[in-house]
Amino acid sequence: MDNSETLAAFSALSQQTRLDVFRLLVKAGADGVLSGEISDRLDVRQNTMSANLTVLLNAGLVRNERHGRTIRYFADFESLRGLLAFLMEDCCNGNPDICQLVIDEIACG
Amino acid sequence: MDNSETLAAFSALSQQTRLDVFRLLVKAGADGVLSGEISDRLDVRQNTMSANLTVLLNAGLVRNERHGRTIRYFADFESLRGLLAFLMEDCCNGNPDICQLVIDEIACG
DNA sequence: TCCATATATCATGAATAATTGATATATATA
DNA sequence: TATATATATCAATTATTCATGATATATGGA
Repeated sequence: MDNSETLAAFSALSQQTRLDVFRLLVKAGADGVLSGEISDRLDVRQNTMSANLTVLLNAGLVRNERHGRTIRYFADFESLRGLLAFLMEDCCNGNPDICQLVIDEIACG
Repeated sequence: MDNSETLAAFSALSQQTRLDVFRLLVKAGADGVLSGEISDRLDVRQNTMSANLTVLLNAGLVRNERHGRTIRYFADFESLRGLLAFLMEDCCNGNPDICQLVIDEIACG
């Protein structure tokens, strides 16, 4: 994850619909969610959602798979961890404890 | 960290200068960096930097302390971990392993 | 009080992004 | 091949964001 990818990722997540989509896909995990179902669940028009999904794709935050006429979207966790690593780079200089607090917060359950 | 705070945070980080500032402050940790030094090190004009620092402050990503005529800025790690927690909410449904990979990446050293 | 330094605010023009209606493309089925 | 469904693209309008010059505020020192 380099600088411009990071900017694209944060820019993608700085809009309500796209943040909602990404969080939905994070929750869905490996199951992913069909494009149409994303539009329906978030109550966003088809073409608006399509444009927003493209932004998330270009930012590398999600990927998709076509199955016949439908397209299933997934959060890209690999990209997400690259993003967080870039943001937290060298965060431990002089004080590892601070960094650890951030890590603890996102630990599962 | 709620929805609108999260949007404000990602929006703040989606601009080059502000991303640079935040990463600089993450590296600086508890020492923080003086406002003027931030402008100098990133080669950004004073009023532009002031506006960008205000955006980061409003997003809750940084805090500051005035010492005489100078103002020292710090990354707000508490806010950062709230942001990540919001983004990763329920990420473990059905597959804790995926979440763990993300956590491992940002572990110190 | 007067001046210098450090930082913030304001107004504006330029660039970017968001939503929408209309339309196009891709796939499945009859 | 004709039709329906699922999704993407295009063009245009509106809205948002950015950097800047000018100016204001806050603090310290003479």
